[in-house]
Amino acid sequence: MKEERLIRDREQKFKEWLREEGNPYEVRFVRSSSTGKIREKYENLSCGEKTEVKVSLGGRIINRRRHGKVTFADIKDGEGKIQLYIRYDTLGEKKYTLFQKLDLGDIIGVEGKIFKTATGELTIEVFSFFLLAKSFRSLPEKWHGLQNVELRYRKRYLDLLCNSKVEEIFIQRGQIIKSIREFLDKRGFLEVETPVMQLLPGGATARPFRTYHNALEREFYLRIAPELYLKKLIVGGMEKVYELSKNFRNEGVDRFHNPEFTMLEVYAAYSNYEDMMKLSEELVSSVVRKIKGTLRIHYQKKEIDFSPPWKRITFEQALKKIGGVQVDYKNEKQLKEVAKREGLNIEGLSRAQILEHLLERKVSSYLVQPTFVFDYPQETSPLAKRKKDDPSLIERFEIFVGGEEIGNAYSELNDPLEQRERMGERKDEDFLEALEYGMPPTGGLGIGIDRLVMLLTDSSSIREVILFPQMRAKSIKDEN
RNA sequence: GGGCUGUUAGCUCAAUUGGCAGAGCAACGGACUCUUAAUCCGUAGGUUACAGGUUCGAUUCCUGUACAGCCCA
Repeated sequence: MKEERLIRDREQKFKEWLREEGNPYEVRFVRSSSTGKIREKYENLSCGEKTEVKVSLGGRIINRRRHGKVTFADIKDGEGKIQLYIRYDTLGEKKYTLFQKLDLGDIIGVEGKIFKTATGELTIEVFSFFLLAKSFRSLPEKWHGLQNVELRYRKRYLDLLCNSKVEEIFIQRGQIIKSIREFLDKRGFLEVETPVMQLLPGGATARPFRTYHNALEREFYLRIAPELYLKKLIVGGMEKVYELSKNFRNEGVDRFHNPEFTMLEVYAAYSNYEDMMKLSEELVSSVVRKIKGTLRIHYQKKEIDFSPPWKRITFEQALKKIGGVQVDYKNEKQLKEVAKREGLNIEGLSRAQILEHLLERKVSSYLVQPTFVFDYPQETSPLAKRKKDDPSLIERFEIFVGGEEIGNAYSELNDPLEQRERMGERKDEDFLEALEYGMPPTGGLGIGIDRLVMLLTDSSSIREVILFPQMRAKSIKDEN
């Protein structure tokens, strides 16, 4: 049936309801219970057992079975669903007929007595009910639900209503973030908030989003990372800080990338990247244990064991032993030849970018178990401290799990002179000035929260773990 | 950015080789006082994503566009 007609039918019913029962949106309805509480307390009634316990609860009608002068309906609230039993005998003709005018999807409040049917279903025998919100559109099909992936993302509320696994993912996401905070708070880290709107986008290499501040009459960037601000806090004497928030990168969208994504960054003064490895192991394994109850999980049919200590391998060894790439990466000419041979499009890429591409392409998919790849070539980050015994390398590591990178860390470069030089054209004077006041040796760590949630919820796409993933706008014509 | 696949009723899906576009759920009307994917009888609902092309005839073949999914870069 034409959608407009379905809506018009319901609008018609709503008008009748207004006339007979008044405006549902003005009804104040107080719940005395919920489906979860009722189940918890009364699930073990025996079949056919009736109680005199009166409850009021609210929910959305999701299913209905009409049998002439008796109707069963299921309502769903935030905790689950429960069956309603509506009798002509109990309600009388007027109210019983009124109940029949309700539609699937309507949100109602009911009052009734708890009992268990002969077939063993915990049920509320309704003696009064109120419409609280009309549903003018019909819900997706009750059995198959909403399958269309595009619609699931665009109309996540429908996805949540019909696909129970979806809510589970976001419950877990919330728990993961909460347990990260608990872990860091317990260790004396302070959660802080730094600017999302920045004059210079720093702390990573990525194209930023631009925006404009009218009163200040100037352009700003949405941050690609909070790093430089957090290090200013270290300069200011806040020795252990973290920020858990959105970053924005104006780049491609795929299974692992959403333009806005959630990142954890942690900084600890008087520590270095080895301390950060230990912290990463402890943080992630503690979160995994808390959420999954075990350190061995399954991700995309692979078993992953988060038990520390995790594997460690240098960048060079990883390329050589795992990726089978024999290259002296200080030799740019040779590097480019190898990269081309491996089928990489290296046009316009710096040596550092080629190296990182090689790692991603040839190595990462083999790193299923949690692994630290460490001691990166110096060019791969201007913000990391050089290794004392080999200045061509930096004290940096990345964390790989399930074949994907989920974290990045280093000993922060705190020599302002070297930092000025290494930043090159992308100098941030404000940040350099801060460093010039002196920053203690510091370890910094970033963990991609969305990727971590993917691992722990066995999701193959980042869009499954972001409530409203970014989608291309549909054309105006289609909207109407 | 490239390749492949998809888009049919509000939702979930069909449609031999190019030959009248169909079902289930939801909706509407009717029967039914312990059902639970209720059942039974009946009714209505379509610009087959959009724009072109080939053809007597296109959901089907071709081209382009939009959106999506997967793979690659």
